[in-house]
Amino acid sequence: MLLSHTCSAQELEDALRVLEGRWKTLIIYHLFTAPVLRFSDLRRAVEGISQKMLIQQLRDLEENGVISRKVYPVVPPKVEYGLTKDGLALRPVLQALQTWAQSRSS
Amino acid sequence: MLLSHTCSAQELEDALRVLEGRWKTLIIYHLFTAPVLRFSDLRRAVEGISQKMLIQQLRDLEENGVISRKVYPVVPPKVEYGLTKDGLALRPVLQALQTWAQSRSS
DNA sequence: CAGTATCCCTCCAGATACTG
DNA sequence: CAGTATCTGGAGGGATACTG
Repeated sequence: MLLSHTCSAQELEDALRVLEGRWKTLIIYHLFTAPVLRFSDLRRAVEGISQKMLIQQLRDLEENGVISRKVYPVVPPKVEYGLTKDGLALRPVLQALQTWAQSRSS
Repeated sequence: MLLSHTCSAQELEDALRVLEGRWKTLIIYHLFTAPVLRFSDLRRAVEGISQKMLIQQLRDLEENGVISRKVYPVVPPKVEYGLTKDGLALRPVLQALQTWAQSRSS
């Protein structure tokens, strides 16, 4: 028994669904390196993502309580995205992934 | 700066690609709870996966050096899957995910 | 038991154009 | 700037049948 079974496969599956897809974890990563990013900032940061995919993934993450969206009623429009408390709690996951990524690229 | 930048987004992206999809992380999870599993064991463990998807994901993971495949030349056939050293190195990732999954389900 | 081989189809990613 | 709307091809993935 290498992992505790206090967490069921079902719980893990639910958590994985929140992060599923090619983009979500990368978006979260960039929100860790800079705590607040505007839509256009994210487009530049997440290389290769289309406008449509970005807004779609952002909406998903927001719905799942991982990121927050703050709209400033100004012209031109200004919207800032940041991590929620739940999103910030993902830091150990991202750090573990980084460590793994480095260990296998060497 | 909340995460170290010794790891580029590119490295992270490569690592994420290895784990991408609905099934791979779950397969790895089950190989952590039981260090060695046969094909039919995995089919039972990973609920809802089809034979085709299972073999496809297993091949992907094997190609990326995360799992190993051992064939016993017996009748009926016997094939065992397990984690490689690289796969075992994913334990902190899985553990962090578990912790997160539990914290948000509560 | 542990796969292959097909057929089929949905749905999502990507490109493009447009808007408040 | 921060989106929405629409079209499209192709991958993802299910069902079924077959095999060493």
